[in-house]
Amino acid sequence: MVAGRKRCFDEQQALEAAMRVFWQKGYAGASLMDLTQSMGINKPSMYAAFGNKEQLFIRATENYIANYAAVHANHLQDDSQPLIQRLKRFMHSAVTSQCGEHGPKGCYLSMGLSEMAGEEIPEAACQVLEQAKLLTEDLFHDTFVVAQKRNQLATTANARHLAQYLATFLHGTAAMARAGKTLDELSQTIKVALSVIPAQDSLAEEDA
Amino acid sequence: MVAGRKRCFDEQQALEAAMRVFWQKGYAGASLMDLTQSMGINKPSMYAAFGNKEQLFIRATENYIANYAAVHANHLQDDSQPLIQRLKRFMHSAVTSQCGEHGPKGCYLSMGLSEMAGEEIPEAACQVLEQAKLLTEDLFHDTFVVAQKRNQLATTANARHLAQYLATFLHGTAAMARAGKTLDELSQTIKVALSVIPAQDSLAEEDA
DNA sequence: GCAATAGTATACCGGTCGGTATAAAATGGT
DNA sequence: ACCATTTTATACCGACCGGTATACTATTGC
Repeated sequence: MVAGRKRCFDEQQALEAAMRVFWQKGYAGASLMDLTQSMGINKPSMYAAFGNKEQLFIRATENYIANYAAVHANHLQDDSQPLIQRLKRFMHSAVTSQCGEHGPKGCYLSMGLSEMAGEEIPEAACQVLEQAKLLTEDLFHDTFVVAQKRNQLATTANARHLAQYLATFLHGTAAMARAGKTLDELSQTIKVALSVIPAQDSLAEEDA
Repeated sequence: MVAGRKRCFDEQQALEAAMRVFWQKGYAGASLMDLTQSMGINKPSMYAAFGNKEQLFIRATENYIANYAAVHANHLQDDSQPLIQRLKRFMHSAVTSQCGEHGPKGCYLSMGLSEMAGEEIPEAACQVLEQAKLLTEDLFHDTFVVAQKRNQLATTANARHLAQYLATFLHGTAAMARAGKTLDELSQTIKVALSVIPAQDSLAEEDA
């Protein structure tokens, strides 16, 4: 082992703290003082561990996607459940998170994409956001395409349009949650939103 | 008329310019340099005319509500049209605006409310945003309540839930428009979103 | 013990922030 | 003509921004 003083903080723990600050205040709104204070370290330690604010943001964003956004997808891919049930659970899981169950209110990525449009985020940080932009919509799309193959969704339905619609609605719940709407209120809107899905029992297996 | 040098700029015109800067960059993201440059005046002129950044923001927000947000409501209140047609026109009008037809992409109020949650906006400015928060939802609600009385909407429908749902969806289209989705794409999602409305012809007039 | 290395804490850098003091320029009243 | 008044333009204020140089502390290899 090489010589040197031992680190007094846990990098992953500090990253989580930074992520929460970005989540609540956005990239530009999160100052180095906000960040380092929440992370429990000083500026030089942050710069040594993460490089600079932009790279810290990139790491925080990747951490959000991997440890906060991605978990909702499991509900969609649980093949033992009918389509409508999977959608319900996914939406409820996502909106519960948006309402501040495990972090600040709203959606980290929705915030970041909005800030990106205002050109308040440097180039490299935009790339990771740009990359995440279509994740949810594509996830919906794949789910619907597969569901149609398995006769769980009417073949007359347009998988792309339904996916765009649900992804759009999910940005809406994020905005509403951030603005203070409760989980109960948003659950009602989810119920309405999902009533457009022409789901059907899978009467025939895929040996047609 | 009192003595003094004449003003070299039009106050309303300057306010419009400031509004567009706030619209694109948000309250905190809009610097005095951004604002005064777009307004075509120097800082002292801005301070003399509007007070300070916060009061300029309040005026800009009121201007947005009066001259940009409110116009869409006309479509909802055109009683010569069936409910579903009014909703279609309202949504299309709002989303067209969100896509940047007459200003920056996205919704000024949606941005402001998000920034408010991050506590990046001073108190007095929050009030005007807080006040605007429920405008759209209440407008939907009133429309649905009246429509039910006139047999244009199924009495089994829940006016409050439908209103919350559409208001939420509209925040979603704002986020999507800001992130770059085109009007064509969002028009498809509107079509899906409005398919949940149990509209019906008014078979009987209200002399039941 | 001592040099080498790595992490921490403080103080500082130039730049930009919101806001303002000051003075020049332009108008009206008399 | 001259003063009072209002707007304009410039330069400046303290505070905070992201980022860093420097000095100090702790740890390892020898």
